[in-house]
Amino acid sequence: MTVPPRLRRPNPIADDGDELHFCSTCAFSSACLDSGYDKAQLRELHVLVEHVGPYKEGEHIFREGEEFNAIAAVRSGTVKTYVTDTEGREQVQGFFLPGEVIGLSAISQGRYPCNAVALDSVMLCRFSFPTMAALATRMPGLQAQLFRLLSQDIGKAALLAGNYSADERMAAFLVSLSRRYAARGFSASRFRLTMTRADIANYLRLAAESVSRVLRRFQNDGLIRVERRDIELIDRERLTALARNVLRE
Amino acid sequence: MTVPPRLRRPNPIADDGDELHFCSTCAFSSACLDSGYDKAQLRELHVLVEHVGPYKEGEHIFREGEEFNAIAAVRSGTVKTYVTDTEGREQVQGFFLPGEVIGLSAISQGRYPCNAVALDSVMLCRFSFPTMAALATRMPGLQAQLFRLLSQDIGKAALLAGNYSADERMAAFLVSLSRRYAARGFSASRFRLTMTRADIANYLRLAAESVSRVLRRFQNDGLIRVERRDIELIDRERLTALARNVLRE
DNA sequence: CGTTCGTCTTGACCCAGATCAAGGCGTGCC
DNA sequence: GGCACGCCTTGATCTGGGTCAAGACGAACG
Repeated sequence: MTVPPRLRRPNPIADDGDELHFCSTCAFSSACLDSGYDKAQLRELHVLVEHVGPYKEGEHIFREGEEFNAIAAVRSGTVKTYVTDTEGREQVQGFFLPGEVIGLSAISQGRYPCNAVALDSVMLCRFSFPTMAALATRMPGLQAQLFRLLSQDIGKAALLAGNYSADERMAAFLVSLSRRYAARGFSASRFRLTMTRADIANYLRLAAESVSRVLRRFQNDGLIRVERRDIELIDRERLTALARNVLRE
Repeated sequence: MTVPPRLRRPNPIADDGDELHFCSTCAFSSACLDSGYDKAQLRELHVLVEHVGPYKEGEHIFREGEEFNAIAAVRSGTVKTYVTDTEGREQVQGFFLPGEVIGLSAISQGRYPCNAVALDSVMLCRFSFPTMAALATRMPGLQAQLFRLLSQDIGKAALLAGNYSADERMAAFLVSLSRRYAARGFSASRFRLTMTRADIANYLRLAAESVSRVLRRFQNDGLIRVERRDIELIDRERLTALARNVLRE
């Protein structure tokens, strides 16, 4: 994992005698706070976190084949992961929003199996994985959380694998973004698409032109309002209905 | 996880004074043996394994929504996992051969997120997950192996998600089966397709007719020889070349 | 302020693979 | 044996979304 030299600092601990605080992203993604650790343990947990960034648009966080040393939670911004095939064509694997964790698929190989790039200005909470695994042997709550995170991603990866129409994929994509933003306290109905149409298309296994056409049609049908990268979900009801097969509900 | 009452027994321990043995499937999938445990630890590891089966063709091992209690390694036979959408259409998620582990995606939810059914006569090594997680806190090697297994599956799930042609998908499917059989000591070039054409098609997001046609064409081109469910890979070279984008190599 | 470049849209056409239809072929059961 | 039912194959046709081509629109920059 590449770290911009301009900002690399340990997670600042607010140690005011009685309490230690994690930033909300660390807390959210590692769920450390839920498990009732004592102060010594909290201090240990703190040292494995490092706040890094900002990565600016287009800057890589890690590249395929690099040695795996850390997973990271997104604090702000959007990260795209992708691979390139033998003909140099890009395949987008996922978009990671604030609170979401990148790098998990690297554990099994010891190397990152894909590239991760910032789509806008990105701040990360970086967790040294060897340290984390070592701590996990003494903190069952942390181990359980790691198992959960890993297992979750297996399920997520299976979603877009299905045999769905362009409309279903697009609806699922929008509903998913909406929910994920909402989970972190952002608006569920208005947000910015931080990725290009080409990225969306590639992720959904469509052509960029199809993305454009589907969005246009969704707007004509009163499902959404879209202007360049700003989008508003108007009829969440019907969008969710369209997405239900993809999202499995 | 449903266990056929006719056969449910603890992993028989060959405790001949000095050594404990795992069945090769347990050893292979849990990698317990690699980690230099002492005898007391090995005994603990043994009790979390249970050999169950046979499940006969069509019999379910677990169903979507059931409470998660165990992961399992396939000892013999083939397991298919699938989900059903709102219109009752099946979506095949994967096929699991001897040595492979089912149930990992259930960890995050505490419930199985899909159905698992035996495609032929299936024997399993069943690992109680709560017990395993508890042991893992004391056995770093076991924890690491669990992390590896989980992380591996994230990568696997991403494979068939890509934007590939029917030929590429089919070639990748055959090469993947071949390698997975070879890894467990079976022939890499001749094996039996234990699933129907419809299952293969569904898994590869094709129509059954397309599977039939592609296999036929592969045979005419001298890549394979296929007769009903028996298949022989003739030109592994060219098949692998066809599959290289899907398999990422 | 105009130029440029990347991004996005829109239309026309095309094709891989789906769907529909019609058997063939093994296997198990009466 | 012969009947029936899955499973598989093969051919004919159709279509969702890809591809190609041609701009439109904005943001960044001189």
